[in-house]
Formats: sequence, structure tokens, C-alpha cells
Amino acid sequence: MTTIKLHNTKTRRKEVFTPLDKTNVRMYVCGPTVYDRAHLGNARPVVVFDVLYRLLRHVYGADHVTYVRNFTDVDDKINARAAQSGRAIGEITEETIQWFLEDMGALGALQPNAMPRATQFIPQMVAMIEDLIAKGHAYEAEGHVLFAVESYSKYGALSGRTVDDMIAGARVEVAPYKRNPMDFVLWKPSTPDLPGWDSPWGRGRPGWHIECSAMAYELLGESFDIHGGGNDLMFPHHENEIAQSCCAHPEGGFAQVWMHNEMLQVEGKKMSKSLGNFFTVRDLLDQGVPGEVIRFVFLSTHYRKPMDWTAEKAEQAKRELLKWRKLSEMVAPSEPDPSLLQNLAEDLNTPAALTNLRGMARDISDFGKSPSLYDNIDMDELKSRFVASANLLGLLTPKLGSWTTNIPFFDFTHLTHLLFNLRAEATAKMQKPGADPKECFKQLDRLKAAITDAGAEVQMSKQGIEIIQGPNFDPSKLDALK
RNA sequence: GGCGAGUUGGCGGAGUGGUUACGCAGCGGAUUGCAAAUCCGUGUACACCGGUUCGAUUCCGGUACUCGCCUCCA
Repeated sequence: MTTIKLHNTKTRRKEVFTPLDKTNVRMYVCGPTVYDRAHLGNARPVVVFDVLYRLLRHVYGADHVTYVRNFTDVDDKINARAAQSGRAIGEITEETIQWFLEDMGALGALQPNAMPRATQFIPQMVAMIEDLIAKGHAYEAEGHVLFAVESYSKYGALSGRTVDDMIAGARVEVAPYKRNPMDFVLWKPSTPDLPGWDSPWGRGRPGWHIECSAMAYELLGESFDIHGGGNDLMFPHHENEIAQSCCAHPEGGFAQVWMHNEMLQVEGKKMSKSLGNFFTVRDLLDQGVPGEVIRFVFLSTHYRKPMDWTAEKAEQAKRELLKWRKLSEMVAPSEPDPSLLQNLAEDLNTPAALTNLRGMARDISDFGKSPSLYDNIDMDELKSRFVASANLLGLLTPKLGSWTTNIPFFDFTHLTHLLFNLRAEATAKMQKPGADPKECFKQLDRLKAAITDAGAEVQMSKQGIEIIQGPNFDPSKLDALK
């Protein structure tokens, strides 16, 4: 069995991954707060942990992995969005969830086994809070329930800070009802116009952190294998989750391995609305950047390094993927390449895995030119291995085949023949003294331009002519040619 | 101020105590109606200063710079 190594934020080192139960490997990843389209940065953890999910499924079996990713559908940002738009909260969250699933699907992300919504687990949250109060880790104050950080000696262990350090930073919200400035909210009161649920502390709503603790406990148990998310969540969100879960269930260890992906930048800068470089996954898809290209670009940087999104990278990724798609058309996957698997198992070294794919692609491509050099290699097998390897990364999967959601592949046979005949005619006229090939070449160029204009790529070589459909391909533009 | 991550050839980006990563671009060549595509060839880089070592880009210490978090942003 493949040995997987993962970098554990808890210990700050790479460790051999040993599941608590290898017949049920359990992973929890923090999902989005649903009030708007997912921006590009939201997509990075989705892709990172999708690769991990695929790897775990490959190693332990698809039926032996449970992946949970939540939707936070009760939150002040959602309330604010509803108030400003005049729309119902449920309508906004439902719409946003569908958007999210569509957009992440376009990136080739598998759906987790469970996608719990916070509002479906309110009773469990209330129960956990009651438990924390009973155990002396939380207290009620002015309609709020707060977690007492001083009641948990390991508070700060994940992010490497002490409570004193944090207070020295002195940018915490000081509220008169807090015993310690670092105490955080488990439950807060709601006004009549805000979402609320009845509780022992009056009508209110949960704090953000308790949501994940309660859902993880309910769906994965008091201890499970992997907890993931962006490294901006490390503090306070994950620190608080640990405090809540470990105090409520001291006998369990909560997550064994904590994994955090680094942040995404755009053209060297943090993505932000004020810099004007803020965009959503949907924006990119609508601009004709295929989801598979976005995924490829993400994979080309290790998940624990800052990733810089640039238009140039997308362009390069697109070219490489087009080549790979040509090489692997109509090939059924077999088993992934062992060295690629090993690279993935080495803390998800996806850039190295892409290098493995390049090596295979080169062999396949070279074989096409000089088969004799590859006498000893089973080319069909290599192709199948290539596709299986790419699939393990979520690339070259059938689902992403057309690169767009609704444009089918177009049959270029007729146009290819037309180009071929025109070239043949022109070349023949060139050989013949007195004949003028210019008109033929002009026709040829016009046809090529029309095809290019429709969003396809024309490749003419001695060996043959090929037309490749691009992501923005619009077949209706070719109607005029008929 | 506190905590943490990083600095590899023109760009991107792995990795390693001593041997060419790889991709893109560039350059030279082949092929070609032109161009594109394709193919062949081509680049000894690891921020700086010390230390350990037979030998460091790789280990240790320091300096500079960059970035993230500390503000319910993934």
C-alpha cells in the first residue's frame, strides 16, 4: 500500500499518514459562507483537498473515505446581503449553494460525501454549548454564551501563540461581558428581524466556530483523520474549533492531521476589491478560461506555497492541456503511474506530478514519430496509464471533456478536407509553370481565418491538417462557410 | 509589536550534502507557399554574510527583502 505523507500544521512537519480506521478514512474541510459567488481564492482549498480526496480514495478504496465539507448558511454577511437586496435569506443561500456546486464542478472537483448546512445542525450546536457550560468551559453573559479560553490550557497550540501573546497584540474586541478579551462567542442573541432559534439562553444564533465543531462531531465523530482549510482560518477559527471540540469531548483527539493551504494572489498582489483584481471563478469561466485550465494552474504550485494567478500561466496551461487531450483521445484509464502516485503521496507534490505527466506525454508523442525507438514499450498501456494518472489529479476526466458546460465537440472532417484540397491544388499549381497559385492560397487563408475566428485552432503540417476546438468555439460562426 | 511562511536560471516551478529536474520564453538548426504547429540542439540557477563539512543551493546561525495571520476574508 502506498505510504502517504502529509504536512501536519499541528507538529509543523511532514508525517506518515496512518488513518484511525483504514476502512473509513475521515476528512473535514471548511466550506464557504454562502452569500455570493465563490472567488478564485475560495477555489484553491477546494481543488487542493479534492486532490487529496482522490488520492485517499485511490489508496484506501472509494468506499472507505468520508469527506465532509460544510456550508455556512447562517452568518452576519448573509444577513447583510439579505437586508441590502431585500431578498429572503433562504433564497440567497440556496442560490449561492447551487452556484458553488456548479462552479466547483467546472473545476473538476468531486462532491464530498456530505455537505451539511449549519442551519440543519442547530440542535447539535445547542447541545454542545450546553455541554461546554456544564463542563466549565463556557459561560453565559448578557444573552451571549462565550467560550472561556483560560479553561483550556492548550489554547493557541495550533497557531503557536499564547493567550498572553494574543492579548499583547491588542486588537481583540473588548466587550464588557467577556471575562478574558480572547473569549469568543458560541451563541449570540438575535433581534426579531434576524434568523434565530430558541435556546436555553433565549432566541439567538450560533457563532461561526461552533458550527464546524458540531457538524464534524455529528458526521465524523469525536476524532477523525484530517481537517483542512485555508491558512487564514488557522487562527482563530481552527484554534477555536479545537478548543470547543476537545473540551466537549476530551476523550477524543478531534482531528489527527491539520492541513492548511497557502493563499492565492493575483498578478503578484493579494486579491482584493480595492485593488481591482478581484474576480470569481464564474468570471473566468465566462471569459472562456476552462475549469480544467484553472485546475491545472492551481496544481502547478505546491499547496503550501503562495500561488500567483496570472493570465500567462493560464495561457501556458491551456496549450499544454490541448496537447495532452489530443494524445489521450478515446483512451480508457488503467492504473496511475507509480512515480506520480509517489509524488502525490509525498504531501501532495502536484507540481512534480505534472512533471511525471509531461514525461509520459513526451513518450507518447515521440512514439508517434519514431515507433521503432519504443519497440519494448506497450504504447496502449502507456496511454492508459497517462490518462489514469491525469485522472488522479482530476485532469483529462471525461466530465471535463468539452471544456465548457454546453458546447459539444464539433465535427471538423469536412473543413479539414477542404483545407487539404485547397493546399494540394495550390501546391500543384506552383509546380506547373504558368499556373497562378495565388487565388488558391487566398481562399485557403480566408478559410483558415474564418475557422480561427470561430474559436478553433488550425494546424497545418506536412503530416496532415488538424483543427482543434478552443474553449470559446462558436460553431454558428462557421455556418456562413457552408 | 506578536506569530508564522518564503527568497532557485528571462519567467514559472520541483528537488537534492557531491551527478541535466521539468515547462514556457529565448537563441541556433530542420521542415514549411507564408505563418503557425512540429522536430533536433542549446542555458551548470539556487538572496547576502558567516559556520559545520573533504565538499552546501541543500545542515546551523545572522542580515536583507517579500508575504500571510493577529480585524468571524479560503
